[in-house]
Amino acid sequence: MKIIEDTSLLHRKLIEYKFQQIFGDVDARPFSLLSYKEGEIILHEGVELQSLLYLVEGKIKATSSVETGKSLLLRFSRPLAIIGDLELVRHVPVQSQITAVTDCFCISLPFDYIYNFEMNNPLFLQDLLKHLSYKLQTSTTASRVNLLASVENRFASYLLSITAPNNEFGLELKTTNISEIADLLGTTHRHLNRVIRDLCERKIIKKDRKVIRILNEMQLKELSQGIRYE
Amino acid sequence: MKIIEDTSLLHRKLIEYKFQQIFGDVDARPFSLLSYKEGEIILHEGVELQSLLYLVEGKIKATSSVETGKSLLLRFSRPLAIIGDLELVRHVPVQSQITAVTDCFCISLPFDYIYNFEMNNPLFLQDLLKHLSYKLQTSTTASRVNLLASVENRFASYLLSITAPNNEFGLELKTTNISEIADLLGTTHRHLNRVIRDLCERKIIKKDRKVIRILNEMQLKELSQGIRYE
DNA sequence: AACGAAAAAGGACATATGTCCAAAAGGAAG
DNA sequence: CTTCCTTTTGGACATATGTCCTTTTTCGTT
Repeated sequence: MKIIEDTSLLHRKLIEYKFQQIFGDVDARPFSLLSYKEGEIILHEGVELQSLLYLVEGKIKATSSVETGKSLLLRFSRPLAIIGDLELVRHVPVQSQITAVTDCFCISLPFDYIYNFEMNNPLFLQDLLKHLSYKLQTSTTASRVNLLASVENRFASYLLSITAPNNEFGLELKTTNISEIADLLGTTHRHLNRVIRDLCERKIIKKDRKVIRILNEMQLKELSQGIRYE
Repeated sequence: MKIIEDTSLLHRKLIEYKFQQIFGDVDARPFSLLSYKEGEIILHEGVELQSLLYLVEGKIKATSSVETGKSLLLRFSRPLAIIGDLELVRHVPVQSQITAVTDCFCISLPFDYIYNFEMNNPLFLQDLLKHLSYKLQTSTTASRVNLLASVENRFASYLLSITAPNNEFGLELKTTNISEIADLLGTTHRHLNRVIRDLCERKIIKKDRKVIRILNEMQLKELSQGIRYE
């Protein structure tokens, strides 16, 4: 994480996402601009959060881990997303790990400031409500579908969520690590391998070395059954 | 559903749950008191909701159904719970079916009134935030655990959630219908039967006719692995 | 009590997924 | 090029769960 002192960039982002509609005079508020590198962990589970974060550029993923060390994918998010809303309201430690999937910028606003000056601001509270209820809605859908969806279904969704939609070679991604993806999907690397081989045989994806390429996006979408991790 | 004209009961409930702390002069607000019979469906999925409901007595369950007709258990709730918060904020149809598990009383407050007079009331908004974030937190936990928990684990949790904690014969319940429970847990009646037989053989529960009795609550709790549907 | 429909239980087999481990493939260092 | 270590892949088998269908039980009605 790096604190960016570039006031003009901060300003542009505040304007782009219409912060003044919620906060009024944005110059009088203690906003900071933070940058995170691809792959960097933005929030570790269990720590006490001090600031609310607004994702204003890049893509993040939220995961939740279990005792066994496994972690499960909860969702991907893009701007404008709020990180730490639940923690702000419930006064609990960070509930899910947030990782930068691409390089990211976040605007932070200290909890202290919020507790003192924004908890009576209806526009701010309404905005939080919108984001929280959206998360609840998607989480409910995911929860329901996950119980019925196979690893193949979930992997298809994962692929569609993770791949850059603007890739000239067709959709492709560098697999970080099969085991890690398996964990995210709540399965084992052994089984994920089986699924991948099967999808390759069916010409839906192609795998060379560490690169997976999507050959048939149509079929992949069917497999994903409308499950969306974002 | 029956509208209860008993003003004094309504008043007692408003006081018991400290509505005046949020709404000020409760007499000036269009609250109504509604009663639902055990087993009655309080909200059907997909309908447009007109009022926010506060559960002030009884126990409800929230389920979410899929195309196939199956429905999955999301959670049980007791007073003071809010029904319709997500729908109020997101302006969407009812997202999950709400069923009265026991006889229930709800206090209703029309959306129209809320949109006109309460959306700038910070106390009201903060209260909504608390309930929504609580639901999000539990939903996230459930989502995570569900992916890792077996039907046996989930059934154990279900039993603990559904049984009256104050039963002198030890915990017991009349099974409504094995198939229905199976649906709620996202499995088949065939498999649930296997699980039940297995638990009986291990002397953890006992089944006569349509009554399941918990013999070893301790072991059942271990099996439930801290999953809670409430 | 006898009968028949509906609900519940369970047998047989199929599929999805997990566990354990060994073989194969890369890749860094000498 | 060889060696050694790590990562990836996959074989063999076990377990959880699903599907289909038959048998058994329950329960209302005659």
